[in-house]
Amino acid sequence: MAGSVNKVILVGNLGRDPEVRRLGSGEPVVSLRIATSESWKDKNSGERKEKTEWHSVVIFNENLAKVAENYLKKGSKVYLEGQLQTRKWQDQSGQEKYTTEIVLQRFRGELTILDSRGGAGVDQGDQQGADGQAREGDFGNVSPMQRRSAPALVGAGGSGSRYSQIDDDIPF
Amino acid sequence: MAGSVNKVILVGNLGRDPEVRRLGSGEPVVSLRIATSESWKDKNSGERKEKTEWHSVVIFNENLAKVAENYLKKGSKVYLEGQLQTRKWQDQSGQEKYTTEIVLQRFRGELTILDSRGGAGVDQGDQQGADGQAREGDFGNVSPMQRRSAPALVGAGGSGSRYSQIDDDIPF
Amino acid sequence: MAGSVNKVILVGNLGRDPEVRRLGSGEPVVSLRIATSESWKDKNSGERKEKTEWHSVVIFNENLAKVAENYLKKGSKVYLEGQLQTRKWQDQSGQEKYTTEIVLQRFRGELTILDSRGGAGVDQGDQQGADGQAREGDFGNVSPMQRRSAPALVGAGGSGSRYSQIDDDIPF
Amino acid sequence: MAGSVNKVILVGNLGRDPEVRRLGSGEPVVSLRIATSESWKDKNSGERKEKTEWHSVVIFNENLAKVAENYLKKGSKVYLEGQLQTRKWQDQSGQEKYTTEIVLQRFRGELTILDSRGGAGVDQGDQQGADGQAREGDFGNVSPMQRRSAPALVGAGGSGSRYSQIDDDIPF
DNA sequence: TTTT
DNA sequence: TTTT
Repeated sequence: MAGSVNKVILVGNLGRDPEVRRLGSGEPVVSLRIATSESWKDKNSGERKEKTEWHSVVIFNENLAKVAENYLKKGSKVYLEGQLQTRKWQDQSGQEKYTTEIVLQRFRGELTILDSRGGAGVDQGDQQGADGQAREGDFGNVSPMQRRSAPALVGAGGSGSRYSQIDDDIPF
Repeated sequence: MAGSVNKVILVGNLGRDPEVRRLGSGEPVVSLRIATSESWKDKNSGERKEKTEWHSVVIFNENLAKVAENYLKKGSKVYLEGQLQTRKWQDQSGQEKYTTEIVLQRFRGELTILDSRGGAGVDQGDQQGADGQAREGDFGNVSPMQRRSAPALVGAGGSGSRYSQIDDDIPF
Repeated sequence: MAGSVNKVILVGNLGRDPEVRRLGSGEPVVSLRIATSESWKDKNSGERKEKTEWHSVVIFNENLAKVAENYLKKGSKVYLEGQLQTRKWQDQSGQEKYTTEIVLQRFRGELTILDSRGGAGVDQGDQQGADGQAREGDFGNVSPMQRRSAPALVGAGGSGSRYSQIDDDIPF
Repeated sequence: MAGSVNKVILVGNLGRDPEVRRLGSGEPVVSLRIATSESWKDKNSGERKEKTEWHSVVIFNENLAKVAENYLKKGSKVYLEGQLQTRKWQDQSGQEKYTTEIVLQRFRGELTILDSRGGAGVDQGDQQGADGQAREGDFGNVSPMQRRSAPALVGAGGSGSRYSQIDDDIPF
C-alpha cells in the first residue's frame, strides 16, 4: 500500500546470547530474544507487580548483524528499531503456526547498545558523518569495552579473518 | 524491567470495519485489522512487487476505542501507536497457539485518522490544550466529516443515549 | 556519545512548495516547511481552538530529496523521520541566531507521502524488497498520480535528462 | 490540522542537573539539557570524529516532572518522548529570538531512566497495570537506587511533606 | 530467558 | 554542559 509505516521501537535486555546463522554468502543473520517489562503497584493489595513481554528479533541488516554477533550478549541492554513481520510455519505434527517477529531488513533498522560501560550506537546510516560525507564500510561507533567476554567464541563458525575484517570496519 | 520501551508505530489502512465488544461496564474494546505494505521493482524481472503485512490491533483505551468505533471503517487510513503483546490461547482441538497484537492500553497509545476528508487527530493526551489547561472528557478533534456513513450501525449494541453522550464529549 | 538516539517523527502538511538548491555535484538538497497542529474544545468558552506548529525540514538524503522535489507540493501530507539539528548563524546585523531543523542526512531518514490519491511510501531502505534482495537505485514506490501538477516545473533548474533519469529509477 | 503527529524521541544524557521552577499551584516544571551524539571514523584522516547535539527539554507533565526533579541528575541517561515547540522571545536588547524545545505537555510524553543501576521506567500511562486496571496516583516504577545522592537538595524549595507525598506515590 |  |  502506498503511504504506510511499519515500525517497532524497543528498549530492553537480551534474555540470552545472540543466535547466529550464516547465509550461503557467509553473512550472519542474528536472532535476539528481548525482554521489555512494566511494573506498577497494585492499588488494592499494595503489592509491586511486574509483567514481562518477550520479543523475537531477526537481524538481516549486515552491519547490525555483525555488531549484534560481536558485541551483544545475555543481559545486554539495547535500543532497536525494526518492522513487524508475521510468518506461517508448520510444527512437526503439521499444525499451522504463526510467529510474529521484529525484523531488521538489509539496509534497514537501527541498533544501539545502551549498557553503561562500553555502550555504543550503531545504525545503518552511519556510513556518513555529521559532515555529510559518506563513508562506506564504516558501520558505527562500537566500543571495545562492549566486546563479549569470549571473543574467541564470537561468530558461530567465524574465522579469525572475518573477525579482523570487522576490526577494519569498526572504527576503534 | 526498569528502563524498557515497547512501542509500535503503524500507518496503514483498515482491512475491514472495526469489531466492537463491550466490557461489563459497557465500555467498548475495539479490534482493528491493519494493512501496511511495501512495494519495489524487482531488479531481475523489472516487475513491480508488493508485500502486504497484516496487523491485529486491540484498543482498550476508552476514548480511542470510542473514536475507532464511531469514525473508522474498512479502508480508513490511520496513524497509531501501541505496544506489542503476545498471548497464548488454545484452538478447538486443544492446540496451543500464540497471537501477537498491538495493544492500546487504558490511558495509553495514540490514534490519528489520516483520511483526507475529515481526518482528525485523537490521542489520550488530548485532555489538555496547547495552553496547558487540562480539559477532562475532551478527547480530541474528530471531524463530523469523518463519521461513518451509517451512524445507526455505529457501536455493536450501541444505544442512542450512548451515542449522544459521545456527541457531548467529542468537540464538534 | 555512545548509545544515543535523536529522532523526530512528523505527520503534517507542506505549507509551501519544496525549495530546492543544488550541491556542486548537482544533487538536490530540499527544504520543506511542515505544519502540524492540535485542536481542542476550550472547556470554559466551549470554543474550538487550534494551535499550529511549523517545522523546518532539510533533506540531504539523495533519493528522498529527489522524491520531495518531484512529488511534493504545497498542501501535500507526509510522514517523515529525521533528526534534530540546531545551527548558529548571523543575520545581516551580525546578531547571533539559532535555528533548529529536522534533518534527513545522506542514507538516513524516511519520507512517505500520505495524500489519498497517489500517496506513496519512500524511504532509504527501499533498496531491498521483502525478499531480502538488495536493489540499488530503486528508491521506492512513488505513484505517478502523486506527480506534481506541473512536471515541467519540477526541479529548480532541472533538465529533462535528469528527470528521465528519475523515471528510470522510480519504479513506475 | 487534522491528522498530524509531532513527536521527538531522544536517548541521551543530561548535561547538568535538572532545573526546577514552580507554578502557582506548586507543581514543578522541569527543564533538562540533553546531549545526543554521533561518532564515526573519518575515511580520509582515519581519525575518530564526534558531533554532539544539545536539546532543550521542558516537562509540564506533572508526574514526569516529579520524577525528573527527584531522580535525574547531571550525567543521567534517559529515553524520552515529547513534541517540538518553537517559541519567540526577546533578548535584553529587544532582539527577536526563537527557541525550539522538546515539550512534555500535561498528561503527555514519556520519560524512562536508562542508567544501569537504579534505572526505572516511568510514563504517563503508568496509571494502569498490565491487568488493565487503572491506578490513579501511581506514576511508575522508579527505583530508590536511582535517587539523587543528596535527597535533601531534591526539589528547589521543596518541603519534606511534598517529598513524602512523592514517597506515597512512587511505588517502592 | 532479561532487567530492576 | 553529557557520554564513550
